[in-house]
Amino acid sequence: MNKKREIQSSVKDESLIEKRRAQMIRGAVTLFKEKGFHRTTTREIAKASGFSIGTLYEYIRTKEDVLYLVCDSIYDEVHARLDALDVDTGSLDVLITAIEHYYSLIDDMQDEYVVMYQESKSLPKDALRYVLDKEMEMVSLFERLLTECADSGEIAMAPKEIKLAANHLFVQGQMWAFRRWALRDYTIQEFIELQTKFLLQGMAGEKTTLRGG
Amino acid sequence: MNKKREIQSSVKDESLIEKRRAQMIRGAVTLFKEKGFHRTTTREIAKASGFSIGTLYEYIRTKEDVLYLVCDSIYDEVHARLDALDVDTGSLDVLITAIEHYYSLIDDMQDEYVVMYQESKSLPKDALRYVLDKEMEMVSLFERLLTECADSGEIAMAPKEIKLAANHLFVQGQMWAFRRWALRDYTIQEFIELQTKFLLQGMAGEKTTLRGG
Amino acid sequence: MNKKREIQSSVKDESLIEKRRAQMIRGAVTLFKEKGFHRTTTREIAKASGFSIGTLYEYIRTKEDVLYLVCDSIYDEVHARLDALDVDTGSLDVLITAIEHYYSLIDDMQDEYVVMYQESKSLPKDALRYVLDKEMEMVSLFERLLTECADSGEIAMAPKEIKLAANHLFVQGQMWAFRRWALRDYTIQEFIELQTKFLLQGMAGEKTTLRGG
Amino acid sequence: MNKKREIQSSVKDESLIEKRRAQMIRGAVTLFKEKGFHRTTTREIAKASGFSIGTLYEYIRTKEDVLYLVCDSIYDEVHARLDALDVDTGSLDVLITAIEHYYSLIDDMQDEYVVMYQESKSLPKDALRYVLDKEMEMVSLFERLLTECADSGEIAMAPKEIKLAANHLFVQGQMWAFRRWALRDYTIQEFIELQTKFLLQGMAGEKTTLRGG
DNA sequence: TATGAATGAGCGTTCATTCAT
DNA sequence: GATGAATGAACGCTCATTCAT
Repeated sequence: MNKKREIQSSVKDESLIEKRRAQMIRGAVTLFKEKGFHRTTTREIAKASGFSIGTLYEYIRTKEDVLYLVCDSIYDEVHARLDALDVDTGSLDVLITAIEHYYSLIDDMQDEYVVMYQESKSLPKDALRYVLDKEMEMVSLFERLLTECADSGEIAMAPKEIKLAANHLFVQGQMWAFRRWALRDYTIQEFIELQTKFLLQGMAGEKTTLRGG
Repeated sequence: MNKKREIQSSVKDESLIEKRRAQMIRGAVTLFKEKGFHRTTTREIAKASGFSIGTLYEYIRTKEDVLYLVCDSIYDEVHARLDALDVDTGSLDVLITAIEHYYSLIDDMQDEYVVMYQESKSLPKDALRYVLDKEMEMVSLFERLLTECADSGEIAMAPKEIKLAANHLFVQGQMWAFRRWALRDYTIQEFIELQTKFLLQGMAGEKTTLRGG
Repeated sequence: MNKKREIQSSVKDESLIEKRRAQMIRGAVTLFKEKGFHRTTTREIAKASGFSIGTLYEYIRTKEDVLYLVCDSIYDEVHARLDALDVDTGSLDVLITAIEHYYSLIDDMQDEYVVMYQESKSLPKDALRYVLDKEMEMVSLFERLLTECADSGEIAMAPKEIKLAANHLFVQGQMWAFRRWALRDYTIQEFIELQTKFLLQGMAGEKTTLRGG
Repeated sequence: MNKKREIQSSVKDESLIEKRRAQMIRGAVTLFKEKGFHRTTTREIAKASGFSIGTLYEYIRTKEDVLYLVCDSIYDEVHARLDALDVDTGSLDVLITAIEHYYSLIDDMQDEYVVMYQESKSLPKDALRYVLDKEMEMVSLFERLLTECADSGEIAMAPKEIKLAANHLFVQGQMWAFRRWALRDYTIQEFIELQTKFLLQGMAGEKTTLRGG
């Protein structure tokens, strides 16, 4: 797995770094959400963070570092909340719970989530790779749970269906964050229920062999 | 429905405008795909279009106009191809065909599609609304087809399920354009088949009243 | 010999480039002389050149390019004026004339000369090498003339003395430019005469073998 | 003579001031040599000196103070070594010894010497004057020795020749420090011998009256 | 109609200096 | 006395846009 990138800071006090970066992330997310990464200036980020432009640059080296920090902090949160789940042995129940937790999490962090996926393309190459890796981890988790359900006979899906379904689940999460305006009639609970229902019904059929198998 | 926005041009000859703008769109899509809207300069667009920066500004007023032109031309193409379908009376067959056409179309215009959804947030307010309207039209088409199937009893779905499913179909299209790297094992044919299968199976159950209603 | 470095310009009209760069050089020399390269801002250079900061950057890529242009133009001038001399066959007369021309030239271009040698250390690596090469050419010219005089018996100097004397002549030129304030009692004519006299008398002795030869 | 400038310090303990400034000078010379005054940051100076940026500013008021301290310490050293000479009554022997000592000293302190003459132009006005005064003292010393030799009949030089020769000797010292790369074939001993020889031969002729005297 | 030189507001970033601890 | 986090003026440079030719 890709290692977390160290963002250089000329400040030595680690706990201060953490505190200031938390301020930065909070400020930056709001701005990035509102006007995007490119239209947000470093001065605005500094101001929204509650300190001066000089201080901002004591904690990062480039503007892109801020974006990376935002993306990384989201994944830290995602992992923290998903690790709380006991996900070691996959079963239908576990899968359903995982979906529920995942979509709830996205609901809680909507802004951050949108920023991450809308702006991460502006990350420098290696930072982008790191973020993409994290995304793949997420998809893989769903894939693993589905596979284990299939292995235990709880669901009937071919491997290729599983992979697609895993991507499915992931992308529907993005949908909840990105297209809230189109889904404003739904509560997160309804959304979760319907997604789960679709998935389970979608899996109900016999395994498909593609091309009229 | 939102009216098409007029992009001002200081040139009179309509057919020339059309020709130059076509050049512009072709050049811009490549560049936007490669480096995004913000990292692409107007000079680069002019060069890729085969004329000078001065000429570029004879046919648009702002850089954002180029982006609007790109987005608009994509929708023109989408409509052209979807209108070829006889979609007046919805039925399961029509729905299935519509899905097929829609995903094939996205497959053909992958670059343009990605650009449109990745960069359209940079559009000025009213242009963005226009593009979003077009998107909603697309979703509405699926919604209408599904509703008509439900009305005729071909499928069993509650209105709220239909709406979500329509969004579903739309977003899965984006997935095919955006996440091709994660789906490189699938052909567009496989993708269409599996999506259709999931949808039909997902609809197989009885109508759900949310939250155990 | 090191090739002249091409300074990129986004302007195409060669004669315009030449004209604008001449303006730039004139403006920059004054400023560099007055406050040095580092204390001079690009905005000041633009203003002194008679155009805007944007225009400045149409004709160069970096601030260091300006310095290079200054240095290079000096050498062009030096060569133009020294090539006027018929210097093909060295003789005492030719040597004396060369010295005279060289010091006169420095006298005429005092400001430029000072700037070049005071600031050239701020040039990027390869540009610095180019300028240093030009300097060495100049020293080599003196070395050649002295050697030819020695070969023809007009002067009596060992090779090592010749080399040092060549550097001597070069450095005394710098002295005239740099230490004018200390030499304000002298006219350029006096300076030339005395330098020539010192040199000729200095060469009058027998060839020295170093260390009590 | 110009009085030594007091550099303010908020620290009281004089011996501590001396110690810290010695650290500063040592660190700064290395850095200035390597990258010049302007490209060296105060943070780097502090680090190279072995203390924090805050501490640096306890012993100076501005960055230029550091440069002044460097220049001043060099002259202290120069004077200390030249005062060891008994130079009260000038004679040819004393002159020759003075030259020898002076060039040897430059050879020993090459780095410092280069820094002083390359960067002193960045000194504030009054500090620059002080350093220039020190330089003039040096030239005057040679001038005095030459004059005394002329008075005693040991050499034949007109006053104007003497002044120029004094500058000559001074500038050749700079040459040894600045152009070592061009003189790498010579040892300091050879250099001293040749310079001395040139000078004495140059003085051998009859007194010149300028302009065809 | 087409060109491309000119413009300057505004960006990301640096760094000398201060001052609370 | 020593520290180093905080500050913000100022820098080099870019680029969307204009307009004379």
